[in-house]
Amino acid sequence: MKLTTKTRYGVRLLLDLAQHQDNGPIQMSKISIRQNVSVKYLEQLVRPLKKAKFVNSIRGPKGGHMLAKKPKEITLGDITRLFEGQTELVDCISSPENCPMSDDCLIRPAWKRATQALYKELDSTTIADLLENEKVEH
Amino acid sequence: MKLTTKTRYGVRLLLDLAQHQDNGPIQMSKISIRQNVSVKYLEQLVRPLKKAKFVNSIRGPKGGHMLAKKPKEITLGDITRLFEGQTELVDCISSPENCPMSDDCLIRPAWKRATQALYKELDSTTIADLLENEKVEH
DNA sequence: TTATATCATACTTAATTAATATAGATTAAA
DNA sequence: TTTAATCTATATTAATTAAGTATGATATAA
Repeated sequence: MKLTTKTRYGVRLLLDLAQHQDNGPIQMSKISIRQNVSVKYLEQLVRPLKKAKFVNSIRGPKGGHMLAKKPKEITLGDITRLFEGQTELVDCISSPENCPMSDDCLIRPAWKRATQALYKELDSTTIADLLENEKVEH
Repeated sequence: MKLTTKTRYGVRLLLDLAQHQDNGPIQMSKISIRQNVSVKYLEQLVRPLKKAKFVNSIRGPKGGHMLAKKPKEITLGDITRLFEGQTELVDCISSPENCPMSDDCLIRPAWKRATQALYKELDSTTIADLLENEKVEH
């Protein structure tokens, strides 16, 4: 019942890019220091983010990463679905064939409603929403 | 992001007891067959359920288990909190000291709201609600 | 051409989960 | 008194997943 670090760090990565989006391409080494996550692990996270078109990258010296979408167009639901292997609370919601009882299971619909309640909240929160609470520094 | 089998089977166990509560004490062996879970595993589950006063047991021959509360007084939230080690989506909600950044973390409040949305739904669903959709048999 | 940075797999380690096994002690109906 | 059943507690195993590391290839600005 807890999120993987991939999801948590993935959000941090995108939020970091959003916070520095006016500074040109952001290097992994910078994000690594600010977010306290190894460059190698960040590289693993950015790949799916690129594939899903949340991030663009530029190679070579002075290269780095940038948001490919506006912060308000990226939700926590998007990121969670991208990184969590199974997004439902129980397997039988998306794969009823895995449970012989699922057809007349009295519990399954309840787990489904709970999953939906969770994602309704996650889908309604964007990176832009998170940024709004940022303290203005210096 | 998925529930442990303990939570899932724990709900099944309670639901089974609710379905057969007019038949006197229910033996683990019966539940084991109906729910397709080993007796030994059910024994592991019933211990915390007894401790939390959801279940009463009677020893000896013709002994077994019964609900200690009414089905409408047991929620999925109760059972989930009992069996899931960590009930929050991220550790830092209940243990902010585990993350040096939690004080001014922009993301933490969002994970907290999502967790609350999930449990609001789980807390509003009782064993009695699940029973309502039961098909009348024979 | 050199240094910087991303890109792509593979591998390793650690932790957790799920379940079974073991070895009894206790209780109470028949 | 026998037997059915729960109760207690720990240990073990097997499988899976999560988390992170390692290695090296590729691209490009200077």
